Amino acid sequence: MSVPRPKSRQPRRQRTYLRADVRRAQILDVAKRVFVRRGYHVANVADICKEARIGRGTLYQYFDNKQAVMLALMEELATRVASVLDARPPIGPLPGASKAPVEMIVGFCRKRLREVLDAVFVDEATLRLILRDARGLDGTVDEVIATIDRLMLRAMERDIKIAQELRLLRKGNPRLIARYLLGGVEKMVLTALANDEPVDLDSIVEVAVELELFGILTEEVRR
Amino acid sequence: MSVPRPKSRQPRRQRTYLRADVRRAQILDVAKRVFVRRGYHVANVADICKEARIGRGTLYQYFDNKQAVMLALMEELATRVASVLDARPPIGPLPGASKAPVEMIVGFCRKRLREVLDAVFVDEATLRLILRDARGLDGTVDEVIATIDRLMLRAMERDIKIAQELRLLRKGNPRLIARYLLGGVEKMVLTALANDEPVDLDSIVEVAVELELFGILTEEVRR
Amino acid sequence: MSVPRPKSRQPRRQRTYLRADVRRAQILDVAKRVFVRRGYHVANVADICKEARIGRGTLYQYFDNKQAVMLALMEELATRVASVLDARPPIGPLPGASKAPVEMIVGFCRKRLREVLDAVFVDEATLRLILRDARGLDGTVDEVIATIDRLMLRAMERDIKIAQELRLLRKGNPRLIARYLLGGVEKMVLTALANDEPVDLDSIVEVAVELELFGILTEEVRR
Amino acid sequence: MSVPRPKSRQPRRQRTYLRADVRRAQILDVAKRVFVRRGYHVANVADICKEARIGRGTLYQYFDNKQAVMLALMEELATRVASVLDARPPIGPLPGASKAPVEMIVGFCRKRLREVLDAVFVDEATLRLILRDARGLDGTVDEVIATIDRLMLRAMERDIKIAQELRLLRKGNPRLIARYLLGGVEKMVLTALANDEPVDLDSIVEVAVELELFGILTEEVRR
DNA sequence: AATGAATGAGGCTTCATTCAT
DNA sequence: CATGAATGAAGCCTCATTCAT
Repeated sequence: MSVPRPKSRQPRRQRTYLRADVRRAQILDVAKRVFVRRGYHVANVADICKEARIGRGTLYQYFDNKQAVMLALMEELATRVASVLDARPPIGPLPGASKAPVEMIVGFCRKRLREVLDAVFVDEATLRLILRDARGLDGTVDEVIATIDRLMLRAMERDIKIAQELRLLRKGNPRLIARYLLGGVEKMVLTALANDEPVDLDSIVEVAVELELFGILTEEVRR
Repeated sequence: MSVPRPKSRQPRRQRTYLRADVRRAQILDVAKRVFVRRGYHVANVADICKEARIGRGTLYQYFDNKQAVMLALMEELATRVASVLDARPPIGPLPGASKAPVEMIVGFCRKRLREVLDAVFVDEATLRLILRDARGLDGTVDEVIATIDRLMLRAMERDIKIAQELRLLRKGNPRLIARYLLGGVEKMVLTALANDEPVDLDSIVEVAVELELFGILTEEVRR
Repeated sequence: MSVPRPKSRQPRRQRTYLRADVRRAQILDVAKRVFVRRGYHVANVADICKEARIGRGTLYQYFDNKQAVMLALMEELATRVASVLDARPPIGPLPGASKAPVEMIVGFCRKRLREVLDAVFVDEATLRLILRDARGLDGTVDEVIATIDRLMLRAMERDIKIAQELRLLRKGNPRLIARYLLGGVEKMVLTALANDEPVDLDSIVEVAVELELFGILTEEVRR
Repeated sequence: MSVPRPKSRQPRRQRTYLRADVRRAQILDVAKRVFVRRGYHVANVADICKEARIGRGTLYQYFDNKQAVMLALMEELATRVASVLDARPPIGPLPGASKAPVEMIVGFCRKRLREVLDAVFVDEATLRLILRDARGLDGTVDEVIATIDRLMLRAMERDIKIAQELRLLRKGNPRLIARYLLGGVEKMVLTALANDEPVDLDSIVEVAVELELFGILTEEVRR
């Protein structure tokens, strides 16, 4: 009575075999999207597996648990950010003469900021994750994110400090300046996302550098 | 784990009776702290009730469900923000002469920004909630938060636009400027929180206004 | 689409409310039977709850997890065993004259052994649990069982030692003798259980004491 | 947790090829140790395969399922026990004269008991398995174990009955006596194992026979 | 008005087993 | 012969919510 049918005749989606590292990468990719779409807590492992077209057990062959998936995502990012930031040449002895024209400086800052942002904002998904969803997960994940944040802030802080020594920038707490600058950029991105506007990093960087360097006061007033 | 277990006989706390509106307010107050401490998803109703020293059923006499508690929190805030912002006098015909000294302008901006911030940042708890945890809850809560954000951004945007017309501020997209300014401030607050530094709104506003108005370029370079 | 029916019209067994301690006791009682019938590992929490006519969550209001249920069962037993053993008067200065007739000694031993056994063998369920199923669960449970075993063995060992000093019993390692005696009894019980024979503690004790005291050699041979 | 995860790239152990019967024997050997160490239910197939240094599929080429492995283990044992017991000569017409000296009888019993025990207690692993872990697995395994138990008990019962007819042993239910004797021995072994004492079958048999034959009452009391 | 015992849907995770290579 | 990636049923446990007192 009520013997479980030994072979369910449902189409039972065909297994696919992938090399371990490929599968792992695929899962991470899917997980990122799912976490972004639904938020870490609301998304469930089943969602990820369904979208990755794998069984639930498969995910657990590659990650210890749900949190570990998120952690891997964040660590992957942290690694990339760190390496990108490390790769940047130090600001050094000024690109041109000591009397560089303003445009040159602006251009330089723009490039510099863009490099930092590119490291983190690989794609919209990562971005949302970092800026919103990944917060408040217990322990380790939080720390990795904090690490990424610190990496970026430190890189910017260092740049600012050097530029101050070179008398390019005014005096002021470089740490706070870095926070302010990064925050401004992030908010522009986030709001754009929230409003379903396109996220155009180029113009965002443009605005940020312009605002940051010159302020918004009119020339006549400041005199 | 955090659900109270009848195993260890607790002395069965004495009932307390409160007037309906007082009880409701008390629950909201506790809920805010709990949500902040643990994050909306991780915090559970039991936590709130335990900390509020009420039975689980009591909470449900005042709120339909967990989400409704958060929603009430956000709506309370939205209302306050809206009223504070409405109460501010329009920038109008300039407080002083058309040729106001720079200090005056700086002071005015500072006051103006501070008013906006005070509306939202009533306390650290609310602040964390708004800036981090309340994101990504399905539907209604998200909208309320988005509303608050929009309220602030619009208020700032309006100010900026007027100041531009008064030739106090340079040209530039006032919407982006508002986002940038608010983002900068928020990031300074958030980072301070994350680093367990004290959050001193006064000096944060100070830095923000200074940076925003004048930029960070040295005078000699910009010429 | 596919909205979950808000009120399932299945008979939805009527809730019953019990006082916390009563419910806890009831759950333990049911759990004991279920563990016995199916074995700890094979039995699942759902089984217990179904038989106790409670929801699955209810069990977890009284116990941290499945293992804790078993642990409680064992600790309850350990407590009872300890108190029963403690309550027994020490063997003391012999019940009768130094020249007690053999029957008296036999009777005394029988009573003494019976007391020990009664402490543990409250019912067939407990018995099976202790002798067979409760072994090999990680950690704590094992220890409690080992404790019970040790309690009994020590009680018997003490008795034997005293009786040896009183010259009632021959010399010999009292520890080993205790183990041997207890093991013999347990095996008789277990085999009876396994063969679906009735477990008659009276006659089992009878046989055990008789065998243990006199051995099985015929009188003529031993001379 | 104990399932091998492809996360940490292991060097992918070199395949080894074995003849079918050798591989089968090796798996059984490993399985026995693993079952003993962790208990049948807690041990998992992955454990066995890892320790046997084979892939998971390999095990299933030799056994239908996990239970079949345990079953094979038990059947192997049952076969050996049966053959050993069959090989023993019947007690027959007394080894010596009808008036055999006590020492002779003792020695004979000792040898006889030892033979039975040796059949089962091939090694500590088998022993633990038989006495503790193998109980309560559904169906077939239980039966095999019960069979082994019955084999031993019957062999001892037969011996006892014959010895009674030869007037070597006193009257008494030979079935119960066999159970008691075997139980005593088993308990001594088990307790030793539980206490991490060495299991010295020789002295255990010594004690058992001595106790069983002569009892523990002093000579003067029994008169 | 207040309570807290009771509930069960739903989430996470394990692991015996299958199967393409 | 051997492998190990893939699978999903099944188990444990949590927690928002209900409801009799």
